[in-house]
Amino acid sequence: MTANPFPRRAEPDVRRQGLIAACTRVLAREGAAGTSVRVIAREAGISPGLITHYFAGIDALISATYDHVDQTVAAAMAQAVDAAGSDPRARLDAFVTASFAPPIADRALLATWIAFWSLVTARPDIARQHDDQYAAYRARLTELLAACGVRCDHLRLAAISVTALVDGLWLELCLSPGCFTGTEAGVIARAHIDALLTRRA
Amino acid sequence: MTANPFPRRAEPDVRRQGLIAACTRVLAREGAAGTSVRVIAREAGISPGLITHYFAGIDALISATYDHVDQTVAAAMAQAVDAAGSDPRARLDAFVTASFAPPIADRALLATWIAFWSLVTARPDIARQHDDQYAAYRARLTELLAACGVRCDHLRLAAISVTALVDGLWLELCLSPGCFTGTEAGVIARAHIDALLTRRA
DNA sequence: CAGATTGTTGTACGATCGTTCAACAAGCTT
DNA sequence: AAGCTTGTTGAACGATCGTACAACAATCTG
Repeated sequence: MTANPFPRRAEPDVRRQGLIAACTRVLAREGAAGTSVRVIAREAGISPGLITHYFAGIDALISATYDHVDQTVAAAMAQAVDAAGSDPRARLDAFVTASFAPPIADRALLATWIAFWSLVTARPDIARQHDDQYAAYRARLTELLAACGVRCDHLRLAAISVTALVDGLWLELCLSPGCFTGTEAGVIARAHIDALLTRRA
Repeated sequence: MTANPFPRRAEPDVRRQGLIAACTRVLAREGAAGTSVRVIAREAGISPGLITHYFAGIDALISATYDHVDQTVAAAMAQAVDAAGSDPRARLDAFVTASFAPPIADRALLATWIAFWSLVTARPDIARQHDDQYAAYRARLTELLAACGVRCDHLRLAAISVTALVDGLWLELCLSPGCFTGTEAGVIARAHIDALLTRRA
């Protein structure tokens, strides 16, 4: 009855997703330095050789993991924005507030990001992947800001500004969780947006 | 004439500084992943075994490098602040503006920071070092903000806010230099401080 | 029930990792 | 000048890295 012609031991996509999930867990638990083929394979409950079979190499797996995490984040943000209704300001607030709560504010996510940043310096292709993903992030934020009535000629710097503030807060929140709370981060970000919007009016 | 009783091949402090400088250069050029004992030793023009002689291990060298870079940054910032004169607002502006110009906004610095962040997850002692250095950074910023008249009960969140914004801008400026300029980052940061100060008055 | 096909295993390989240590060399003391 | 102290070397070690590949097992075809 199944349409798949080769449903052997495990569906290829299921394996790939399983490997990505295992890679994410290892990245979170061991950090970028402790993430190796053997550790990931043990975490996924498979043989080390199978990783090379499904991915071109360990770098390709980490790249795919980054891509998957990025998509997960984007989806969670989009859902938070949609759940906020139709009021532009409420949607913008939901976007930044979601950044400081699970599953976004999470050490596992930070570990994945750091593992990637550490590759940006040496590998141009990964630098490009970072540029693309960040541009997409800013584009989504730009839409939300435009809907709130930010003037066109202020839009670019406004998006850069909010992105930087949210990122800085998110980074510190993950690195030093005891310093301030996610709620306080939300208060700071919304106050910054208040100032942005009133300056325009 | 020299007071040092054992000025053999090279002064111990000179060697240590040389190793730290070599480690900084390798970190910037190769990234955290490509930084090894042998590469650092070749960069410093010495034998691999000497590193273990001067530092407890490669981790201790990286830790010392982080510490040195942090002190260099703090010194550069302090100099920029002092050069701004005695006006509190001018001193605060100088602090944030210096963050987006050489030698602060530099890929080498970013690589060092990332190398350290990647160790925070797995090693509690390095997590503590990060917490301490960030607390010191916020303390210096808190002083500057207090001198500008920020109310006591707003001081903590104000410092966290400015720190996060400056860090976020600095991070993106180093990771994707083509996205916006250091001058634009300065404009954004000073506008944010404007909003902070006028809200208080 | 063969035979073909393919997911999966586990070992083996070469490279590189951080660290150790016996031997050497350079400077100080006597 | 001889002897001692100590910075420095470079080879060697065991561990671990990413990858390749022959053998095995499980499924599908006919």
